[in-house]
Amino acid sequence: MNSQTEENYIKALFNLANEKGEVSVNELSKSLDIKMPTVTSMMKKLAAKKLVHYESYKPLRLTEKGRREAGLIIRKHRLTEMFLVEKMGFGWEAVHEIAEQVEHINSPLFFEKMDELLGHPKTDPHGSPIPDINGKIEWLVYEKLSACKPGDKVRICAVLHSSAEFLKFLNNRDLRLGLQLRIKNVEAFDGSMQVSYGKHSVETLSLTVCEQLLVEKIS
Amino acid sequence: MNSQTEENYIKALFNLANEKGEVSVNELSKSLDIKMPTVTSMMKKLAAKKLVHYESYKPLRLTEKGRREAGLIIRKHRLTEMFLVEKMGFGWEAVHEIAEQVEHINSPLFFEKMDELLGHPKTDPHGSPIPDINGKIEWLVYEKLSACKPGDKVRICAVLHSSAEFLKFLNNRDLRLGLQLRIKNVEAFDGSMQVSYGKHSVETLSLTVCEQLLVEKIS
DNA sequence: TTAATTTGTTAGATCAATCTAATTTTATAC
DNA sequence: GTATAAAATTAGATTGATCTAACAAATTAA
Ligand SMILES: [Mn+2]
Ligand SMILES: [Mn+2]
Ligand SMILES: [Mn+2]
Ligand SMILES: [Mn+2]
Repeated sequence: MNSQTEENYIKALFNLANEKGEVSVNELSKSLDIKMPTVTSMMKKLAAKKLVHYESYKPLRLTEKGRREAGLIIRKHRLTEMFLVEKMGFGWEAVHEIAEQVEHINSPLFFEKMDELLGHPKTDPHGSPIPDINGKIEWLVYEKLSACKPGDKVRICAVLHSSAEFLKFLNNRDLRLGLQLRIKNVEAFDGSMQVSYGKHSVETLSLTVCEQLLVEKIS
Repeated sequence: MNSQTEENYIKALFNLANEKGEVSVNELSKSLDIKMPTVTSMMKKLAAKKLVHYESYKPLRLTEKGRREAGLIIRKHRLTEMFLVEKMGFGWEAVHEIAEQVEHINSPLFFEKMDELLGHPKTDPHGSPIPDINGKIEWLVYEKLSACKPGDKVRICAVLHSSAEFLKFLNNRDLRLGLQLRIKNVEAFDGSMQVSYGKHSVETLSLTVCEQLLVEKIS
């Protein structure tokens, strides 16, 4: 069994690898807010457990086993978030912190029951894919709203990062997953967009916001 | 904040104090399966945090603050067990192990949501009282089935200890909380009882079993 | 009431997870 | 291509939670 601490390292490494390719000790250190020497020594320990490939001064890589373990933790995290939203009535902005703790619970039955009660969901409340029982993730390819053009009609499918502040910002504007947007205009100057949706006939979204919203075009 | 380890000591101390009055280092040590010197040093730490009264060679006692903390952990434990049974479909024999982990989650909202969804239950699936939001327990006074006499009609209200084996034994005989029993006979020789209930016209229960079942008489 | 047993404490070691300070290696800038 | 800066490692200390061995106090038995 891996400790809660080890699990958090593995998960952070997995997430960084997926968004940036190679992962340096420095990046992992910043991401976990743990000093570099501590990270180095943990990497050696995880290497001894065959969860990471570690060589001095080389980028960090998870082994196949490491990726599987990471996937299983992320599965527990995302099932929990979905359960909290769908079965317990939490808002999508409130679930990450709780899931960060619940993901470490050791009880396959507990999470399989969640999965079953939820009807085997494919994504979490933020649109991120839920890994399967073997820790495998089926990556969904969406584009950023910021990459779309005036006249496009799109559906919001996921948020790139899910900080409570950002999600509350979206709540305040009735922006949520599944919503259809029409892009009316893109400001060349700062990349901000005018969009319309639901009862909102014109709403301006900054480039920062548009880069965090993942969408798919609809015919 | 108290660590998970500290929480487990406080809870064990609380439970032992309630069933045996005074608690010795030796008993706490056995109950937690942790060696006595470790327990002694943890007691000193908890004393520094004003959670236990500690004096060398004297029995261990929780402070008022310690009892409150213990009550709050037990509240989380029992709400979790109730939630697992009522909202997730687990059997009463399967929930203790999971609750043992979930009780350490730090999220008042999470547990208040459980409480609300459950309609503010007064007891857990084993009939034990759920402490209130201040950690206070309202003790219910039941008698042991073993203290009843032939002719008595009683209702099963709680089980004294809830090991999975004992609960599965009860499952196998359709014995569950709320069930009404009629005592047909008590064997003077070994204290075993013949009882009838539901579709079971005669079932024999050993003294050991009768001492674990808490009942109330019905008119 | 002394001796034996049980209970509890002290001392000192180990392991996990963290840190700071010093050093080394790699990358970047001039 | 050296000098400077950034990144990574090594060394050594700290804290929490545990252990064993040795010793001391309290209880029980003879
Ligand atoms: Mn999350
Ligand atoms: Mn976590
Ligand atoms: Mn329990
Ligand atoms: Mn516990």
